[in-house]
Amino acid sequence: MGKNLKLKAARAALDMSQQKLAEAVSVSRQTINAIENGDYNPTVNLCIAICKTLGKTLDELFWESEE
Amino acid sequence: MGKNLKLKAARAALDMSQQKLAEAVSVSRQTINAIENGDYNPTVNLCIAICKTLGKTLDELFWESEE
DNA sequence: ACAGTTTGTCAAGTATATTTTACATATTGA
DNA sequence: TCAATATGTAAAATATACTTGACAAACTGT
Repeated sequence: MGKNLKLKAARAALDMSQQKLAEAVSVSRQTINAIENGDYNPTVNLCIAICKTLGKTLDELFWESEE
Repeated sequence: MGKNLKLKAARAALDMSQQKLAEAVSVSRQTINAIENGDYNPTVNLCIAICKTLGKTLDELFWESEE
């Protein structure tokens, strides 16, 4: 499925660990890790929560990144 | 969870039935119906497929529409 | 008034997103 | 050199997205 490097970059730009992002959106660290590594296909509500936490939109982080 | 009226409107603008949209993105009609009625929370890959079929982006159809 | 299509919904099953626990490795700072 | 933090990964369990089949109500065109 391809890694989500845009997500990884947006998180890094805020100096935020996978752990912290996971806590901020109330999922496990493994879930964030799996999304970044393209291991699966998150729900749109989780994507929205991630975007809001990182100050980005769906199009910026999740458009053209999956298949 | 609130209805997704933007999706319903985008589909109507193309004069496309729930059935046809479902076939185009390879899910059941009930799944499209449930998404429009806010009965659940689709995966982002399904959202992307719907957007591409309807000529819209994620931000246009799924941003600020869920919670 | 009737046939065909569209939509809403429900119940039972299957596929998969997500959790929990756990372990290994790499990196950073004291 | 050591402790702490960050990341990658795996297996078993749970929650929920999605399917299939089915029925009813609303709308459309004839």
